[in-house]
Amino acid sequence: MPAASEARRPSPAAEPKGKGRGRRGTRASGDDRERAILETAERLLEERPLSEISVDDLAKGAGISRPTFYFYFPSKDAVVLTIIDRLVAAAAGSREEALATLAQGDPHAGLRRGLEDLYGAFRERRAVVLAAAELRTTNQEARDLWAEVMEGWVADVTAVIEVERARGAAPPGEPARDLAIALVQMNERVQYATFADESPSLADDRVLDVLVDIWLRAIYGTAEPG
Amino acid sequence: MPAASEARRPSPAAEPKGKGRGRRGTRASGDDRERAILETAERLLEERPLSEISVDDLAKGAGISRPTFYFYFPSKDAVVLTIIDRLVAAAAGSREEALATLAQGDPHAGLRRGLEDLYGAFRERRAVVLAAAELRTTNQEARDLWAEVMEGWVADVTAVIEVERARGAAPPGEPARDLAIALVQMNERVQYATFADESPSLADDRVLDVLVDIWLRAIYGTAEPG
DNA sequence: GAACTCTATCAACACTGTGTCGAGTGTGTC
DNA sequence: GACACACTCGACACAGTGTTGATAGAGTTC
Repeated sequence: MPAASEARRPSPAAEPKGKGRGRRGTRASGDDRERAILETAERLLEERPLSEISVDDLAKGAGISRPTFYFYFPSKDAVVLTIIDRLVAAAAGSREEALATLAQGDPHAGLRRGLEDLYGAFRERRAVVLAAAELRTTNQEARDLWAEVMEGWVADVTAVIEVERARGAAPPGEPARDLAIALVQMNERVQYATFADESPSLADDRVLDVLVDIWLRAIYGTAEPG
Repeated sequence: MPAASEARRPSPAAEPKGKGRGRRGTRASGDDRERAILETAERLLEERPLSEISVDDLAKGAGISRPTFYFYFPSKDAVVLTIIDRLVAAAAGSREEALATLAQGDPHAGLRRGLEDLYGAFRERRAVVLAAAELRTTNQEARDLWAEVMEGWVADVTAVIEVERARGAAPPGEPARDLAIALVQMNERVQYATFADESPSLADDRVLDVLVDIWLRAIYGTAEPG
């Protein structure tokens, strides 16, 4: 059985050459293939679940043989982790923005804007979100990456709740972090169900209304915070 | 690739013999092996994830060869589905009881009792819950089974919310079913995270307090319903 | 322009796991 | 004692993963 941690950076030389980690010089053909593999993976994930995509599919899609695939990535999982990294980076952008909106003024509007941005960012990459969930069940690195992301959101939400309580806008109640964990996990699950079109799931255009309603009631004790 | 639907009933004769579906007569040795396979699966699932358990492991554990395993079950997934069936049946018991408690009297206490029973039933079989989640990502039958379970809970909770609104105990708000979906999915996710000991997750003894608090606020608009 | 290096490529291999086939072996029954 | 039937497993075919080793070509370097 392979060791727990696999490198997902496709850099051919195992350790960073020299000290910097800049891109390779003029040499380009390798980068092209790398990109072709990533694009093939994203395309195939729109069509079918990760478990039904083989290394051979990725190689064929990128116009190379299976062994050549292993020159660029150590495994199929590494490809998907690279794709998830990008999603996470994009989502981090939305988060910054959302926090800023929330900080000044009306919590209802701010919260809705925040959840909206995040939902939008994920919906745009539905296939990647579903693949991430699938990978998490078998891959420790995927679990760690997702845990890090969740921790970030929980920390943000915890801070928001504490600020609102301190300024008297929100009543005291369960520990802010506990509340934040449950709310963030609810969002994850509800959004996933909608993306996967599960059997009980919210319609796409109902997700935000319902989530915002529950967040406001959980934090402020009412849907119309003062 | 195998067809979508696999039988999980281990009965050797493909179709139910005669018309009833009673157990086989005096013949016993087969049933023993079947039970041994199921017990081995449950035991191994306490030790490691489903993806790291092979058909050979199950066969060895039950003291038979791999081909013989296939005499009893069509696949590893079928074994796990049988185990999940049992969990679901046990959980259905808790649900009946919980609804009864809820029907007469204090919603706070009733709701807490209900969520408590369910949480307890699942925590007792943590390993099976985790295996079910893993299986759901690759197995359509597992998805269908789980969807059915979720639909049942959502229907119950929807009914409770509607009754509470009709009798004026709960204020109007988002459609009852939408609210129910989000709350039930929140519970699933929060409980899973705690069972899996994920990085942001609620401590075992915090789960119920936090979930009940959010449910009450979401349904009644306050944590102290009248 | 011969030797040397470094990226890139793939046929062939070794291995793990799944599921099937067909040839058994024992036990009970008519 | 022969027929059926439940049960068992060695041997096979197949799909997928990851590795090895040989090689091709492009770009220095002297």
